[in-house]
Amino acid sequence: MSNILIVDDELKIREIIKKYAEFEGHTVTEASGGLQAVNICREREFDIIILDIMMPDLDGFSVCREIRKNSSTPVIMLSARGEEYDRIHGFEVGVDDYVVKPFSPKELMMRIAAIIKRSSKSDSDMVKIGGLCIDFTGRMVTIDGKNINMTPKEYDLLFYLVKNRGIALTREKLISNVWGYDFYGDDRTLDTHIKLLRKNLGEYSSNIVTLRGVGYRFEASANQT
Amino acid sequence: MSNILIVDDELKIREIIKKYAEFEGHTVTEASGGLQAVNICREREFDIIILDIMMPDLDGFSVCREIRKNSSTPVIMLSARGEEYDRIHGFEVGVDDYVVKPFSPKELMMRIAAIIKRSSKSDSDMVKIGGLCIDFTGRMVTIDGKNINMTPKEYDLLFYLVKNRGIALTREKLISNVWGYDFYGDDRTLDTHIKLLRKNLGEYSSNIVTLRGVGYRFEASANQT
DNA sequence: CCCAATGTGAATTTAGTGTGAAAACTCGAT
DNA sequence: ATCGAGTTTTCACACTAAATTCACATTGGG
Repeated sequence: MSNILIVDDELKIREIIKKYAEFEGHTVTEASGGLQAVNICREREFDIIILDIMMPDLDGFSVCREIRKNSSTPVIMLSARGEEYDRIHGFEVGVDDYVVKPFSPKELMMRIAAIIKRSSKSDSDMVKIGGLCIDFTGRMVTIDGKNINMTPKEYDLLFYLVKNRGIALTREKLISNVWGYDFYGDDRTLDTHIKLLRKNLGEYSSNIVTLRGVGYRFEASANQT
Repeated sequence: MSNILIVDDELKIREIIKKYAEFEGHTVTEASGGLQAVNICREREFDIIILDIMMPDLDGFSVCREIRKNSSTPVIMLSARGEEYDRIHGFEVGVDDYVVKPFSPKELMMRIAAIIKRSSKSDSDMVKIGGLCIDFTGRMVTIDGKNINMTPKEYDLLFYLVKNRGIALTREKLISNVWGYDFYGDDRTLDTHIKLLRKNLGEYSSNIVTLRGVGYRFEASANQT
């Protein structure tokens, strides 16, 4: 269902959360410390991050602040009882929710479900792949909330690729659907636009997979380079 | 953005809400008890009131009932876990929403935003984007309170753009909706009116985004130049 | 290693939009 | 009727972003 990152120095806590989360159908990645968490987040996107406050190397707030620099992934903080005051620090780093330890795993799962539900907007026609978001009604593309400037052809090409994500598309099919069946032009035109599109997609450029001798396929899932 | 009254006997809860709310741009007033809240409400109006149920002097329901005697300000109740029964009670006194403690600050903020949006929508037919305000009933446009003189066509065009803000509008769609389906005129007519409209919108001119090869889109959010 | 397929940068061409000025139209006041 | 201020439309042209081409580099499979 969702990709969850659990960050806690206590193995037992991680195991409990992992067990429950996997039971709910989520995919879990673990980090035993703050620094490790920051490094993992630089490499890949998660749908939700569960973050302990008290950790020996780097505390939860610092981790959250670091993550927020290039991602808006929801964060749930785990605080030990009595650390009430810490809640106040959360606002400036953009914490989404708190759960006080010792917590009920079921409650945590419910909060995860609530956050996932609210972050997946269903009011307009759009596709999200990690931090990449294609809004069809607005003809708009954003990466981690930042607007990406797309030329008409780039957008049309991306649109067709994404609409048929996970499916192998021949060059002929792409050309006739994006340019029109009557397009007669250079062979390199498609490559060039794929190139431009990849450049624009930045970290998501590798989601456009080249199928040698065939064409291209848009990878449906977020990439974990 | 809005004036919020927070009523809770716990200082920490008030502090958390205040921090988050001020971060969102709201102005916050605090009351540490029910009686104080009632007194403050007699003196001034708020856009929204966040009200704890359990308070030593006067409980949330009584406060709400008292406030409702001469105001229809939206109220969000904070209830402790397990106080399910109170929900039913709440509807009788005119509560707008509930948040169960311990709550997610972000969720509370979203509910505040939802209520503000809802109440501002119903009482007057207007759209605000930053300092730009389009009053449909009055057919009036203001920027930072200053009246903007609009020619009929300019207004009609802006009206259609704003009504469909966030949506990519083709030139054809714009033409047929603003001029009429049977308009047969120069290609440059639309551009010219977009030009005039942009000139009139001043700092908000960039909210009309050109979608090359397609048309235009009105950006829903305020721009930060 | 070879070769066909794909990637790339730069140059060129094309197409779409912005703009100013002038013409044409509207409509109320004289 | 006529005027005239304000408004709308047209048009020629400027501008520039975008599409395409092409020569050459790179890659990956047999």
